[in-house]
Amino acid sequence: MARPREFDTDEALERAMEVFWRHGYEDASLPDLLEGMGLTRGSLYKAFKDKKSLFLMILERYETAYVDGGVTFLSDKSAGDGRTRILGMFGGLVAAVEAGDHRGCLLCTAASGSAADDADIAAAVHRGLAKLQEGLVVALADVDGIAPQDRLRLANTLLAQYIGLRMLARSRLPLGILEQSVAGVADLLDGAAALH
Amino acid sequence: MARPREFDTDEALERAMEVFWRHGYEDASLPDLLEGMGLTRGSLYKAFKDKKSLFLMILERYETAYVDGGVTFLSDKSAGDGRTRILGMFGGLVAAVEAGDHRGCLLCTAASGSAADDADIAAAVHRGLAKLQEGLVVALADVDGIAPQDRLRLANTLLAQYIGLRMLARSRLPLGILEQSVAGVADLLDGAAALH
DNA sequence: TGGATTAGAAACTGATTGGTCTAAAATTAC
DNA sequence: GTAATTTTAGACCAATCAGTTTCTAATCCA
Repeated sequence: MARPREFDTDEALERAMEVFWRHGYEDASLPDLLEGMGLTRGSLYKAFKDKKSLFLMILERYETAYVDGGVTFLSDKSAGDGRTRILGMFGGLVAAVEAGDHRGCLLCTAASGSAADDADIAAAVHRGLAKLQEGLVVALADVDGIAPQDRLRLANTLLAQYIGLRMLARSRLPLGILEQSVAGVADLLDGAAALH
Repeated sequence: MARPREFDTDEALERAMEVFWRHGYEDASLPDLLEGMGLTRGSLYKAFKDKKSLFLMILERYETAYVDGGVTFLSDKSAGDGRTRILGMFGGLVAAVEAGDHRGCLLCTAASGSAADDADIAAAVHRGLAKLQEGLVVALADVDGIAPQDRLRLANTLLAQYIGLRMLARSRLPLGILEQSVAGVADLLDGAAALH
């Protein structure tokens, strides 16, 4: 029939995710992607249609690999109580930065750029962040002293905190915020529990 | 001697700020700026050197008008105690969004884009956010029940919260976070106070 | 009025953008 | 071997980017 594809689609997507993660949607140029993925223009357009379609695939991939992974961790009772899990999530975020990872959050970066003006991209980003929000609610249900009606509000506060921190991680601004962020989140959780 | 400038420099800068505020640094094209400022290429380059120099002036202007204004409010004892002032700041942010202002924070947007890779821009952004951080510390000094050694950590948490919320304001994602954010910040402050 | 200087409009540069297309070589199934 | 399809590489496209230059017309001071 035909000559088979020489490159592995899955691996190409993985590499494309890395490029988009580092540069964001608009700042990732075609040459950036081609070099990162190790293929030529023709191959990319045949296999993935165009840049936006590729990015939507990447968003889906990121969601599956990282968002769902995070939500699973937040919901995993064997990883400790809700407080431990939430602090673990923020701790992991800080650890990544301290290990030199300044990519931040692919979803947050997409949400902050003009890519968010695109309805399809915005929908995908929204889906991912809503998942995270729900994961936080689940974890909060497993924190002592948090009233059920307070969970959503607290989850929202934590999600805003998460977004702010991941933007700071990307910016490399030496504000010393990330270093203290886990303690700050602990303040929030313990304080909310202490209020009742 | 010579023909005088027809446009008002200050007004042109004000309009340029509006353009950069809405689009961010890289996404504000020269045509965008020229149209928004109401002048031609030649005039812009003669009066403001180039795009980056113009943006640096705008950052300074934003800092003076908005950051310093915010810090003044946070420090103003006649505006109530520290808790009231901090909640007022976050409340103002939510009110702006509900009034249709989705520009977010010029500094935060600059920090999140690739403009942050430029050392001069990064320095200006850092200066502004550090001011805000310090303003929060001052306000926290005027909140009952907050220990002095906890102020910086709390200020950092609040600043991350601020950044996250302003990015969300820009994204227009219907996550329902902004609406509850003032209550979330109150949780944080009251909880921290309740812990001692 | 005349020389100096500026504004304004538009043409233009060179680089880069995302995207298309062609052509030759390679690999497969039949 | 032939037909089908994919690979590579590169030329090519129109649009856009920031930035420069050129020319004319306006305005100022002396």
